[in-house]
Amino acid sequence: MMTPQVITPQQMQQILQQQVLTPQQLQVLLQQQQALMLQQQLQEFYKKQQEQLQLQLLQQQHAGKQPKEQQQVATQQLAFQQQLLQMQQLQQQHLLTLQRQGLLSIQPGQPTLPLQPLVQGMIPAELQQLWKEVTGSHTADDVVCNNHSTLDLSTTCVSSTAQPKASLLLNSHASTNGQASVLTLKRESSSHEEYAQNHSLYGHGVCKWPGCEAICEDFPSFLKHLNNEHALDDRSTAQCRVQMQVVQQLELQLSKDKERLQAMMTHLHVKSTEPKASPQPQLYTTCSRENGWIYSSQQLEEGFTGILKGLNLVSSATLSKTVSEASPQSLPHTPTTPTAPLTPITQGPSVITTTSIHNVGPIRRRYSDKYNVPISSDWMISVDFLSLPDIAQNQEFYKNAEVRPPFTYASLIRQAILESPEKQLTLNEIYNWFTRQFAYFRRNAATWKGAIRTNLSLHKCFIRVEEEYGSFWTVDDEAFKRGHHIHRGRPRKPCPDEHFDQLVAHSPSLIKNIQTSHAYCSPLSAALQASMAENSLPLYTTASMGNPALNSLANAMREDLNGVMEHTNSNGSDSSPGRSPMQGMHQVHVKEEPLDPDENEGPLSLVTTANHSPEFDPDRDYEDEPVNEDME
DNA sequence: TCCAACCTAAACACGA
DNA sequence: CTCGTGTTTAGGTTGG
Repeated sequence: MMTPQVITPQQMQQILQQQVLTPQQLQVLLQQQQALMLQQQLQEFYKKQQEQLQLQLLQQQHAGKQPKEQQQVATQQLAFQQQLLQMQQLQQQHLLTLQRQGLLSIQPGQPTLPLQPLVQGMIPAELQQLWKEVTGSHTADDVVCNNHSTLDLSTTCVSSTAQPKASLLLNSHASTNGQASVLTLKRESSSHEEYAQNHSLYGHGVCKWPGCEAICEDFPSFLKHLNNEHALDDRSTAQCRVQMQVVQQLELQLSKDKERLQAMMTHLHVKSTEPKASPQPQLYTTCSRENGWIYSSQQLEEGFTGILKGLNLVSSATLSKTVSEASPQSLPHTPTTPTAPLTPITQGPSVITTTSIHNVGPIRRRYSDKYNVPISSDWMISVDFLSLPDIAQNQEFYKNAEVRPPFTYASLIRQAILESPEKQLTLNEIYNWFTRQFAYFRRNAATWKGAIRTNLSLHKCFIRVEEEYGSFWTVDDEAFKRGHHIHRGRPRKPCPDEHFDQLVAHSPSLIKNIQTSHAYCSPLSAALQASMAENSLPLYTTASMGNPALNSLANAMREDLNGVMEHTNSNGSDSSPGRSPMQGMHQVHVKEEPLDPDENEGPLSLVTTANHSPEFDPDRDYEDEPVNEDME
């Protein structure tokens, strides 16, 4: 499962340029991004606040204050802890909300959400023991956190010698409500070293106490500075109070943004279920290739807003608000690849605004196979961006909007076939499905119909089955999932040594002819049957047609035979009109496309058969046709 | 740059 | 002859 990441403006541009997302995906992406940004803000401030608290508490404890002062410290600490608790609860509530909305996928043990409360849920006795350990004879290696961007001990700070403590901390996961546990004073003071290396109040030789920025050469001098300048006094206390107010403001902001997010989502979902008007035609300018590319000058002008408007996703006002207010402060750069190091949030803000997307360049609308998102429910599950309600919305959208669906013809044909009750469709029914499901396919019929026919022929996953009253098409879903084209890339012109390749190139139709002729109840050649029997392979019979399971079985059979099969259909019973010129051969090698290595193992099987009625194409030059060496 | 995947167009064959 | 169906090839774009 993919973990949502804040994407960079460049990535957003890329997504938009490629048109890889459906409108619903874009909606969800927007929501997700906003949610993630809020989460990161909260995380950052939570972390800072927590570290400051820890530092102060340590100072105070080491300073050896008078009892009266200790009481004061305790009071302040309690206030801080309550604040922390509130933040944690807020954070957890936020995360729960995100999870519930499907915007976040949290896997246990995955260090993607370094927001776990540090010591929450520990009982005082545990903490005292931990404190003893930490303040006792420990080494710096004990609890040094290796992760420099987070204090998430539960996931990143488990060193070999600190296992007991680490497990102790991990146990705190059980209590996530934060209600039952009462933080003790010692909770925050787990270790000096824990934050010595990556202290939030110290970085790049500068004290980061709010408003300080004093230069400290090293960490000891920083600590000295901290003890001298930021000891527990009125000023520090006041600064802490200010910081608390900052946190409170953030909470307020978070709460407001959460409400706003909820309202946005509610609004968008409600809107998306409303009848969609067709996109305004003037938003689209079809350029050089009418069916392939759609450029929109207005899209270029309006950038992001224009694109989504063009997609009829949201109203201009809503979108502008969404984009410009998604993150008033910043949209941090964060790598989307899990392997990439986490970029500090303190980098310069990169705000995605409508202005920053103006320079996206030409926007070309075209599918991208990588993001080829199926439109049916059974396919959609694996797509992270989408939730189930989006599926129907997608279909509704394309039914009414004359927008080219971002799906390949093969995907659509497969979809059409699988949606049919019998899992089989005639060509005309496939046409009708296209026009029914997609407004885009209600014009330029010659083009897309031709494309459909080409795809049916070219993709080995589509199996043509002939019946008495015509033929229909089925889909071998396993073959579809394995790969598409029979001809991978442009077929090569045969060279003298490429007889075999040429046979390969002809194999698809031959394979299909074998199946279709058999389905047509013409007697399968005895030789082929014998060969199948020898290989203990099931026959691919008419009964299997239209049955996906049997189709898969049959496909497996074909692949087990692996390539060299005989063209059994030279007696004219094959009513397939577009016959391969190979049918004129007495015996031919039929080899499947060189498949994946795992599919290409084993000896090649050669099936021979009698050729009853060779039909020779006089217009065809067979000079270069391969000669089967097994031919008599 | 190469190549796979995909799209489009067109030529061609065949049968109704 | 036309049309629908099906196959094959050529050439283009895109993205890894």
